[in-house]
Amino acid sequence: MSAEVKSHLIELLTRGLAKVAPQQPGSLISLERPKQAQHGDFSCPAAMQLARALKRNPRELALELVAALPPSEWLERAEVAGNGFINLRVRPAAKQHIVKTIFADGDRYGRSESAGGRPVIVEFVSANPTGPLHVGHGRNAALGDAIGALLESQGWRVTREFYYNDAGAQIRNLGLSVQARIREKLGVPAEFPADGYRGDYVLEIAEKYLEAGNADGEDLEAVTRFAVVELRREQDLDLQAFGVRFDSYFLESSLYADERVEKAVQALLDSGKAFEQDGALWLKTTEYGDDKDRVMRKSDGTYTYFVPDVAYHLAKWERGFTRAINIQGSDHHSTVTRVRAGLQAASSKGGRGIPQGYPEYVLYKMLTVMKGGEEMKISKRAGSYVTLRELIDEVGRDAVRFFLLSRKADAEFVFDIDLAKSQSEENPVYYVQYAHARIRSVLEQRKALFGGPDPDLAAADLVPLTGGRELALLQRLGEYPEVLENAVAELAPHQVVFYLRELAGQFHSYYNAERILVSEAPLRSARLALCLAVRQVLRNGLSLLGVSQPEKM
RNA sequence: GCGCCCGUAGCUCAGGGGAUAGAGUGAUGGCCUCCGAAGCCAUAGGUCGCGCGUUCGAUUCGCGCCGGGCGCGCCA
Repeated sequence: MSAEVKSHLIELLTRGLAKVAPQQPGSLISLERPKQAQHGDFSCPAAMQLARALKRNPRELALELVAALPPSEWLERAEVAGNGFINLRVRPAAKQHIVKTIFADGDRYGRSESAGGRPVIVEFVSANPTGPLHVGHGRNAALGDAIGALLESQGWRVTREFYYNDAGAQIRNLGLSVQARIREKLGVPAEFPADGYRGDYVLEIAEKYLEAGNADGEDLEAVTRFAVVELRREQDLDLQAFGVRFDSYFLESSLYADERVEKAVQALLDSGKAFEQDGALWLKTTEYGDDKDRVMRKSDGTYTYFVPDVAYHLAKWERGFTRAINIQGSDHHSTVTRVRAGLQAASSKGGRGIPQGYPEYVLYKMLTVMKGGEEMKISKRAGSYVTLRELIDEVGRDAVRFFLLSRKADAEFVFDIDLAKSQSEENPVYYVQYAHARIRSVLEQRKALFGGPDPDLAAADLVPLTGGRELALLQRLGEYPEVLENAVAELAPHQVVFYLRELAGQFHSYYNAERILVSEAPLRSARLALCLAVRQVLRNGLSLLGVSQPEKM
C-alpha cells in the first residue's frame, strides 16, 4: 500500500477529529500497522491518547470520530475496537495501485531524492596493512558498503573511503617481523620482535621478498615497503572478491606530507585547551565529555594516534563533507568521544562550526567465530583467525554478505563456520534468491503453456487481485519505501534483510496456495503483474545489499 | 571500580509505549500425475534476566540489582 493511502487516511481522521473536538490541534493523529490482520490495515490510537485531555470516555470519543469521518473511496470501513482503537480497513483498489507504481518506477522504486545530493563520506574497513582481512573486516565491509548504498538510495552523494594507517609503529613492527623471518630463512641469528606478527603470511612475504631477488633482509625500509605493498594487494583482492569498491584511499602518511598534522596541532594549541605536563603535551578533552585528558605529543616528541585522527577528520570537513559516518568495531568506541572532542577544540577558534556529533559512528560488535565447536580467538599477532577470503571461497559471497548483514550492528553474534559451510544450502539468502528465480521460471512457463507474445503486464487490470494473500503481498510491497527510509535513518541495513525475507516468505506461501498461470486470462495477467512487482522489489533490495539476483539457481 | 553495548523459544536472532510477543534453525507430522520441494502447511516450544517506578497501557521508557561483551596507555 502506498504512502498516499496512509496520508489520505490521516487526512480523513484529522478532519473527523476537527469536528468532534475542535479545540484539539489536529496534528496528533498517528497510524499503526496492527499485528493482527483481523484488526484491519491500520489502527489509530488517537481516542485513547486524547481521552484524558478531553475528559472523555475513549470508546465514546472513538465512536464519534468514526461517525464524523468524511466519505472516501479508499476507505472500506472504520470500526472501534473494545479498548478504543479505531481500526481502518482499506478497499482493494487502494492496495492494487502499488503495482502500477512499481512498474512505473522500476529500479528506482523505493528510492528518493530527499537528501538532495548532499555529500556524505562513509569510512569503513580501514584495516592496517599488517595482515589479511578477517571475518571482522567482513562485517565492517558488508555494513559500510550497504550503508553507502542505502544513503545513495535516499539521494545522498556518497564517497566510500578506506583510511590506511601506514605511518605508525605497527607498520614498523610488521617490517621487523618480516625481517626476522628473512633472517631465519637465511640461517642468520634473528630475534623475533616480542609483539611481532606471527601469522604464516609473514613467512610467505619473507619468502617472496627473497624470491624477488633480494639477497638479504637488512634494508628494513625496503622490507617494510615490500610487505605493505604485498598486503595491500592481498586486501584489495579480498575486497574485490567480496564485491566492495572504494571511491578513495586516504593515507595517514599524507597527513604528515601535507602538514595537516602540524596544522591540527596548531589549532589545538590555539584553542587554549592544551597544556604541558610530565614532558608531554595534553589536550583537555574532559571539557568535551571525555573521562580523562589525552596526550597529543609524547615526551619523546612523537604524536599519539589521536592527533592524526583529528587531522584526518578536520580534512574530511574541509573536503566539504558536512556529514561523515565511520564504521568501526565497538572495541574502538573510546575513540568516539576523543575524536569529537579534538574536533570541537580544534575548530573552537576560526568558526568552522563542526557539529558536536561529527563524525557519526556505526559501531559493530566483534563476531564470536566458532569452528569445530570451539571459539576461535581472533588475534592478528597470534596469527589465529579466519580470513575473509577463506570464508568467501567456502560459503559464497552472497551468503556471507547476507549473513553478516542479518543482525543489527551492535548485537554480538556467533558465526559458526561449520554451520555456515555445511548448511550453506539452507542459508536464508537462497530463500530470497529462490523467490526471484521462481518468478522468472513462471514467466518462462507462461510462454510454454499459453504461447504468444509477452503480454503488457504494466497495463494489466489488477481488480482480480482480491485474495487474502494477494492483498497482504500488495501491502508488503507498498511498505518497501518506508523500510528503506527507516533503514537509512537508523543506518541499519539489517532491516532490509528482514523485509526481504518476509516478502520472499509471503511470495512462497502465495505461490504454493494459488496457481499463477490459470486459464482465465484477466486473472492470469493480474497475478503475473503481481509477480513481476515482487521480483522488482526483490531485485531492488538485494542489489542494495550487494547480493546478486540470479535468474536460475 | 568507572564508561558504552547486550540479556526475548533448545540454538541464532528480529521487534522497541498499544490489542493474543515474532522469524529462522532444531524436533514431530503432513504436501510434488499440477507454474522450480533451495518451497509450503500444521503441531510443539516464552516468568521478553530480576525488582521497583512512570503511564490509560511497559517486553519497549527511568532507576537499582544480576549475568555477558568491549573499553578504561605518553599502543592503534
